[in-house]
Amino acid sequence: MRSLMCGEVGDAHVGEELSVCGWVARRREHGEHLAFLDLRDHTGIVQCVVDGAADLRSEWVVRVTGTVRRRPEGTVNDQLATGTVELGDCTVEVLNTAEPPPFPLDDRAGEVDEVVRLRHRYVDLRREEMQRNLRTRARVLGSIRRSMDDQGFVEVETPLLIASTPEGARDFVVPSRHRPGSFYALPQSPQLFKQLCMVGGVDRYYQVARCLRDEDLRADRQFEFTQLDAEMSFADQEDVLAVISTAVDAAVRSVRGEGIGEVPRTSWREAMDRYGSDKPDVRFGMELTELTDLFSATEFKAFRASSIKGIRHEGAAGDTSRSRLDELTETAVRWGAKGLVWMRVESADGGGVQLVSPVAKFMSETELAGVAERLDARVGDVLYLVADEWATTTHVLGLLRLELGRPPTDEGGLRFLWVVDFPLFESVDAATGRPVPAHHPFTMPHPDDLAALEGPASGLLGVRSQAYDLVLNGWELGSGSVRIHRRELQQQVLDLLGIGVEEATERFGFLLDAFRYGAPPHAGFAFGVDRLVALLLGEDNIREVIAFPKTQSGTDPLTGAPTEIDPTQLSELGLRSLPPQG
RNA sequence: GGUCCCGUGGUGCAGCUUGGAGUGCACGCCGGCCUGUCAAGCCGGAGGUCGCGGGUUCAAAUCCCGUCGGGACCGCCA
Repeated sequence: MRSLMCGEVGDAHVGEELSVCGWVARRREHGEHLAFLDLRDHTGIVQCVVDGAADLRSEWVVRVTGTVRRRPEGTVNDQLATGTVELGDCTVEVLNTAEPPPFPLDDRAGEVDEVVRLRHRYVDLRREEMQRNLRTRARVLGSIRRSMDDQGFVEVETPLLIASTPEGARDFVVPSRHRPGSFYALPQSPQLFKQLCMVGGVDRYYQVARCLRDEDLRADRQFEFTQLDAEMSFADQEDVLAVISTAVDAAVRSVRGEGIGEVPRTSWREAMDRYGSDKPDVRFGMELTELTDLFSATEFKAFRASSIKGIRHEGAAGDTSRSRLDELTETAVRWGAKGLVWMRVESADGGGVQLVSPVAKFMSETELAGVAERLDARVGDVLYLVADEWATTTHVLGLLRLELGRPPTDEGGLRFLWVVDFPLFESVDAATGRPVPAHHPFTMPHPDDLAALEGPASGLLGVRSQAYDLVLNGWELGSGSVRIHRRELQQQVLDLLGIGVEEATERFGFLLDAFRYGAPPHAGFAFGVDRLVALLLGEDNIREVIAFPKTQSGTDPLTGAPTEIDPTQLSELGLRSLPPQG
């Protein structure tokens, strides 16, 4: 039907008669004698010259046959890849007519209401940007698969209909027709199955896995997303980090032409201390500065806190109005802080700097001088200080740092970071006194901290795990851990978590059973492909790299999902709808 | 569960603060003219439940309340 793609027509084809197919991107008619037709397919646009009148409209599907010729002097279009040539003496065959598109398909489409784009996604996908995104995604997936294959991993598919395990995210659930009242869950990840693969001697497993979590959506979160999921036997943390680095390097290389180099590492504790986040965006500074010791004997009651830190917003005083500062203070309180101390840095009478703040009068000269020195305060800066418990101080200042300083998604390059030595337990449940796992209950504790597991509960929060995250520009790309493979240690951790034998048996007894039959030491990882592709493309929203995504409220404007289902379908499943709760 | 922002012909916006006739701009669409354009140009035209409901008012796109849809974020996401 066609001899060449639109974007491929070039000087090499001058003189050849050929046919191209595509959509009418634009037409410029000059009366009954001449018309220019821009024909588009996914490779690009080529100009076709039609002598005589032709009734052609936007987005009609046509086949054009003509002779490639150089454009007359002065009419070359250097904005167009095919701009030195055109297809002349064209005959046009209309393969299909089309209604006018519901929104412009050129680069103005970026400003169109996203719901309109999603409702007509089949048209939206025709756009150059969406074609680029889809094809880049495919290239990334291909290079990841090749890399994993090359590293001796075998792709194994695991079930989509699995048993629900109550911990972790909320499950999507599928009712069973054969056993009314019983449900399958859709996997949040293939976690347990890949560990079973290790017991099964697969040695090195991977899967490009769809994962489903029924949690609230965000710019970087959809209900369903794609992960590279991997697990390897007889391997430790270093082995996993090397394998994943290699796969990510291959993916980045396939898009950017250059790899990721050596990925720097930081401990979880250091990440929290310096950036107030376990997924720090290290494209910019504004690090959290430790100030606690400066206020050890302070008269300022609000600063008698266990953790005081500050950040410096360089040169921001001129752009930061009082109302903006009040707004930031309110925001900080909403984030959990008791308050936010701000200080403008002005020049002092006798030279040097002076910190101007409503609370400056409660602080001693020494304290103010200490703050200015620690934060390297310069005239024109604004300083922000939070005093609270360590977790709150770091959390609030970490969010404030992002709010004030974070560069746009497509700036600052790709800054990968391994965050290692996560704590084994995230907190202690106030009601039960039990520790809450930070990762999942199969995570191997750090070998140096095993003794603390036996010690008093107060020491548990200090226990590190062999869990690690890969972070890119402040997005958590993925995480993994060395797994516990011995029953005794697993039992010990489950005991600490307050998961009794009975409950453990009920929830994941099959895994514990499997571990009786010769589980090798193993470790694994998973990272989000949607997020990686989005960041590689400079998109700040993963919907842009998903062909048919859902809105923030979980609906699909194209298909109308989710929809009600037929009552007979319900009864077949043994289900009945409750009236909406009011 | 919460905070904030948005909703006006097919698309993008202005109008809203300070209520006075569906007013305006750009694109698109339809028709006409036009033989080298390229987001073609020129002329003419059509196209509206100002998201929806209620309230205030002589009068509501505009003010108030509610609601729906969308977005960003906090919580949540082992």
